[in-house]
Amino acid sequence: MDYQIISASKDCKARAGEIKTAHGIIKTPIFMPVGTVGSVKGVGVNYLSDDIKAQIILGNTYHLYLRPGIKIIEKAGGIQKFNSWNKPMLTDSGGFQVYSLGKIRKITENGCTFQSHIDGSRHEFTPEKVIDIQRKIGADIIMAFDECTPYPCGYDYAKKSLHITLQWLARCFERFNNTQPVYGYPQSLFPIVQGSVYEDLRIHSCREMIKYNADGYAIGGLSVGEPTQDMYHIINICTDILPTTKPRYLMGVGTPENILEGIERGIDMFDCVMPTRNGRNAMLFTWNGTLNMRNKKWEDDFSPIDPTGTSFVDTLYTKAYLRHLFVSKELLALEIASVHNLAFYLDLVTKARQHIIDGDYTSWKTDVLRNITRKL
RNA sequence: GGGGAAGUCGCAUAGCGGCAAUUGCAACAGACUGUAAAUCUGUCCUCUUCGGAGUUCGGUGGUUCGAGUCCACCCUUCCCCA
Repeated sequence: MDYQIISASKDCKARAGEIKTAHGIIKTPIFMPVGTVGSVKGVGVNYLSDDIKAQIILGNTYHLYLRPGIKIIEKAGGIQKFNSWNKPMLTDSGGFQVYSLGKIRKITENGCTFQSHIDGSRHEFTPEKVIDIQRKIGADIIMAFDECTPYPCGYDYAKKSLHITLQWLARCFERFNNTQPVYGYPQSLFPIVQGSVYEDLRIHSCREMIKYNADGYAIGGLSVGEPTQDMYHIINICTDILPTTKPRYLMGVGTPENILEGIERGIDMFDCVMPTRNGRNAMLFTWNGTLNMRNKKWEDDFSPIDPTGTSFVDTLYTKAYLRHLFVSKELLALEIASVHNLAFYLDLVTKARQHIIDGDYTSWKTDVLRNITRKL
């Protein structure tokens, strides 16, 4: 994997770049739609590539391991053969499930045991196993196994958890460096910075991670409920230390506002369930603000869903019709909203990139934020 | 004409002497950040300074400290037999 900076802002840490992977080039900053089980919920790969213009999507190690199971993915010839998305992919390690499945998992010295949320069966994830699985899934970018700490998180726990994450990281790289890709194209392993909201832990975490000279670095454990300003502060601390020559990935973030603020602080890659999940729950993101499509006020509004949107759904369908679909619980509503939101997110980062190149990112961002944070 | 059943907050339901009254749907609003989420939460008779206050269970009377619940009559539906 290769990363090149095309253009860097003079008045902030934003940069426009290109990541070259075996499955294609990713222009950064980028938003990566989340496709947990190998599918971006409600959105076909044709829409993803042609309409939304997604460049890379996510998969999840834990979910794919449970279902369909790694054997099936291996038999298919890797995840991109399996899901017919023959563009770059990234798999998360299951570290987020250590957090989100907190009630049905247990962290051990060796790794983490989970009780399957599907059938209750017990499974153990170790750093080695997570690397082996991600080798077999075959994403271009794979993630280190970490613990995403909750918020609030006491200092002592955050420190202890970071210690475990760092130990796991060493084991991940050990395994990664001693194994080969299964499908003939290279994979990159990204470490994940942890340390909750504590400056010294984050600094320590970054310094330990850069020793591995990874192809890219992720910042995890944010947007889990901490005040937004704390998140921005921690991002700043991390991007001051992480090498500028490598892509930085802010995991699980976020709102359009979070993304623009993240870009300003030197983040290149984002992923978040928000555009798809909130879309399925009738919330639309637009350049003029957010709207709840279930609200009665759209009942007889026959204007386009989003006249400024880039997706075909934006001008093809009206607000009144989309509201009708949501109220009627029609599946098409979920598809339209997901496609629209993802197209907006990709449009957002595409425009951000252009303004970084044009050299007016911060002023553009300030203007944009005034509008997109409104509630319509 | 004879016999039977039933009327509860938009609809459907629960209720069997202590009830502003169950549940579901509908309606209306809100939440959602590396997806256990096409999910979840709240409101849903009226007014409210959110402490409460005022009117309710087809109608009118009655029994009772107290009635959606018991009694009488009336009104209205539905079913069965002619």
